[in-house]
Amino acid sequence: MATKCTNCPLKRRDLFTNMSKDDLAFMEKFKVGELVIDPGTPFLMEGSNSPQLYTALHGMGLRHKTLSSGERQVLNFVFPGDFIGLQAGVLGEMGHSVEATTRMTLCVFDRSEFWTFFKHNPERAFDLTWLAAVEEHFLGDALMTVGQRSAQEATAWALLRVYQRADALGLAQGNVVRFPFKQRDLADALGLSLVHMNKTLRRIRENQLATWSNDELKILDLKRLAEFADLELEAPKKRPLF
Amino acid sequence: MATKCTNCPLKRRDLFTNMSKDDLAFMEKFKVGELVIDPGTPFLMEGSNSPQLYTALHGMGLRHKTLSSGERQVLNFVFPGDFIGLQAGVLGEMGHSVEATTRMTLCVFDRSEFWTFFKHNPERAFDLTWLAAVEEHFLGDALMTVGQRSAQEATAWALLRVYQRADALGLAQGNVVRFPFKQRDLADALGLSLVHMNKTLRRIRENQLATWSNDELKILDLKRLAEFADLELEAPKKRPLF
DNA sequence: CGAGTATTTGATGCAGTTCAACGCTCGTGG
DNA sequence: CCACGAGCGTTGAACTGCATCAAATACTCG
Repeated sequence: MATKCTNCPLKRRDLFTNMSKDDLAFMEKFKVGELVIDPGTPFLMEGSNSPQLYTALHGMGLRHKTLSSGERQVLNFVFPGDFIGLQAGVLGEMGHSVEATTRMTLCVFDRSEFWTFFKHNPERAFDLTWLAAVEEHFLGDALMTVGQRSAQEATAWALLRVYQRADALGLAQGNVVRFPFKQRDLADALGLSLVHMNKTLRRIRENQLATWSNDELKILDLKRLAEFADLELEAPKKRPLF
Repeated sequence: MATKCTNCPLKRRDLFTNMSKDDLAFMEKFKVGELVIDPGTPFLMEGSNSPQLYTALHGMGLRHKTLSSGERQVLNFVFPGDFIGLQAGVLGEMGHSVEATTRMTLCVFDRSEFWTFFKHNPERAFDLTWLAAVEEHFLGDALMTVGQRSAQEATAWALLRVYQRADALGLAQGNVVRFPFKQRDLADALGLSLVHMNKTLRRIRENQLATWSNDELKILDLKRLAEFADLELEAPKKRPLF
């Protein structure tokens, strides 16, 4: 049997806002099960109208969309605690695909119950909108990065964001976080060719800013990396969990 | 005195879903006035915590953010009916700035009342989330464009999107729509230099795909333009008005 | 008419792409 | 236990789409 929300492993993470007992009970009714998927498996498809929505409990994944010519754009990386499928829930159609890159376990909700949130639990409805707004905020940043920053700046920005997100989740061990992706994934996220991604990572390594190999990202000089990326270091804000 | 929602000029546009009498009355209490601003005036600033939220009634504008180095990324163009300030309303801080490019009139709401939506009017709360999801969807598209499409494809994509949006609003006169922006604006939206934007527009003109001058965008060959942009032509979906 | 802003065009340079090849690590099967 | 191939990372060389530089031509408005 799936874990109850009361015992949700994410609930203990400092990053997330606390949920009232009532809300927890409410969420439990909403949860229909847990899903474990293997690396490389897509579980939401662009254009699909999925009956299920998810919250990532363990593991990592990525959101992407593909041009008919085959070019892939990675929109974002999926971390534990991320809510997946908002577009399907609200618009009835996903604008991008989502797939697991590590083994993942997902908390599964039923889309048909979506509306009851808004009807019966305004706090939770607000939280959903909050999450949508955060995603919009992030995509704006990403767009600015791909549009205006150089390959090195963009890469520095991306590595830093990854570190910050993982750190906020309590997943960092000192200056090291797990980042189980391929150079191809990051290249597709930043609109760079694989070859140039590789060369850019080398320069960042040579500049003693950060290293990334064997799925491990190590930040060597946070401050210089941040300056370089033109990114301000700020304390992570608490976010609601779904 | 400002127009009542009952007489809102946008309400008559086919694009928007109909609002019940009750909802209209509800919105009227929420509305605190109308604001008319001159071209070139910014009215929401990145990082600010605006006490006001807006819906564009007339005119056009753009959302953008700026790197400390001065590079500007245009995130989106603002059309009549667009809701502006969701991030301020939900997150308490805007992730981008918004400014008028033509004279605009805005319907003004009070942010402090925001929460009452979720509490007392779940339909309207859902609509808000719907809008947030649509924005997320669009930004994903834009990111893919800037990241993966060539300058010509990206430009074709952008011109087509602009035409589609204006057409859906009933603002098109045949194959012509008003598009009161500078080449610099579109360049900053697509991550291109001004010079290259100009040269790209020339090629699109020479290929008899579209022309854009004097704030007027004319689509010459919709089908070929769409193929070229790798964009599917689809009927616009009705959207809620705020 | 003159000053400021926007568009246009040509020339030159470079950041990033594309092509090609090699090495490393692992899992698989003989 | 080794041979083999597939996937990923790495590196060099050649090429090009787009940026940058520079300057001329319209357009707008006091």
